[in-house]
Amino acid sequence: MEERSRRIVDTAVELAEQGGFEAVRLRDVADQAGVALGTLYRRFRSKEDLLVAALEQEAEELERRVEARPPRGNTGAERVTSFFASGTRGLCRRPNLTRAVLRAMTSGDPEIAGKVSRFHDRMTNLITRAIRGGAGGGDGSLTHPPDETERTVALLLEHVWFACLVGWAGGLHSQAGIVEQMQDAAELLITTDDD
Amino acid sequence: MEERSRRIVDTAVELAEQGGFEAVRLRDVADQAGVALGTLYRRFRSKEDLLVAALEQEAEELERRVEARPPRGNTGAERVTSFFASGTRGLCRRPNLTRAVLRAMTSGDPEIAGKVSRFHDRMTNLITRAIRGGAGGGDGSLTHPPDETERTVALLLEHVWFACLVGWAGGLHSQAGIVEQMQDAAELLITTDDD
DNA sequence: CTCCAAAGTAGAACGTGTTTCAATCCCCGA
DNA sequence: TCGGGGATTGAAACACGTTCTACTTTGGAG
Repeated sequence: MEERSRRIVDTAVELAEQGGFEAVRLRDVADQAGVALGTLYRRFRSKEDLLVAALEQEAEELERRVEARPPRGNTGAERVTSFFASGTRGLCRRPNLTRAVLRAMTSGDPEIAGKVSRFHDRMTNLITRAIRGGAGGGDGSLTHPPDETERTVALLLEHVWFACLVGWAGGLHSQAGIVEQMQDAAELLITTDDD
Repeated sequence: MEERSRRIVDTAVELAEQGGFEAVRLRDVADQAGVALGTLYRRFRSKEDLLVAALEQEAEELERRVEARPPRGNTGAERVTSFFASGTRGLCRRPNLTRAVLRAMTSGDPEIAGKVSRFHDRMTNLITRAIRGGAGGGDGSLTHPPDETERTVALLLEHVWFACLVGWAGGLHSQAGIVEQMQDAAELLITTDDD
């Protein structure tokens, strides 16, 4: 990403960390990033678009972390649980930012959804790797593409995680609650390979 | 709900059906409902609050439908799949309304989330009834409260459904895609009772 | 019936996302 | 070096959610 765009996104992240979605006032973002409002709009179609760009940065960060310390555990379910636990921990560390990004993700705009979809693909890969237990490529790629069942399970886990996070964003449950639910889901969805 | 409030909600639903979230302009809602803007705001805290009130109406409708024609099938998984299939069909019949309500549900406002939470409880009951296969009370109540496992499974199914719907709202997948994913989830999560 | 508090009304006002526009700047090819 | 075209800027304008205000209506207690 170009220098100017990055500065804009970074500023947005900073403001979102402090006060969530509403605190990201685009006039302020532009000011603090040292650009005109029009420039911001030349590079990002909307507030949601801007925050989804932040999501992309976060995804890269998550991939790096997973790469550095792959989830541990003796079974697929254990590794997946561990993966979601650390992912959840990462998100809950900056609750306002996470809430802001979640809200942007759920705007329902197809333009946005397309970018969210690419995020989902990355997550699917990470989850699949956690289930398999291998290392995979540094960019989140897999040694071989997921088969039908793997895709299904990974997608379901992702969905559960997403829904949990949305509930958490509204104050419906705690970080620990999310982790528990992901553990339940992992245990129910991932059959240790002996059938 | 009082007559005036109902008229406001009905107007909002009408506008949402036509043009989704953005088409629900509160000035228009007030006009078409024949009340002043201030009155609308006396009864609903925000646009999201108004749309969540619509959600409540929809939930009641869904409960009535389920009561009239309980989901059929020989196993819990089949009945749950059928339940979600008809629920999904109902929602996809008015895509703009559904999108609008989904967006309201994901606003992240705790005030809103509380009301959404009550919706979730109702859904959990309906799902549990579908798994069990019995009739239950006409109001969606159960003959006996769900045990731990039932709650977990119902919650997970709900989460998957919700996430699917959000994806659908953004154009990421089709109605059929949702139904398939719910079937996958049901088959993986609900063990026919022989363990 | 009278009176009052609560509810309703019309309309202005404010904040913020988004668009538009004229003027200016900057870089790159000729 | 010069010229041109796209990017940037600053500022205004617009739309819509939300709030506020001053005034009117209404319905029930005394």
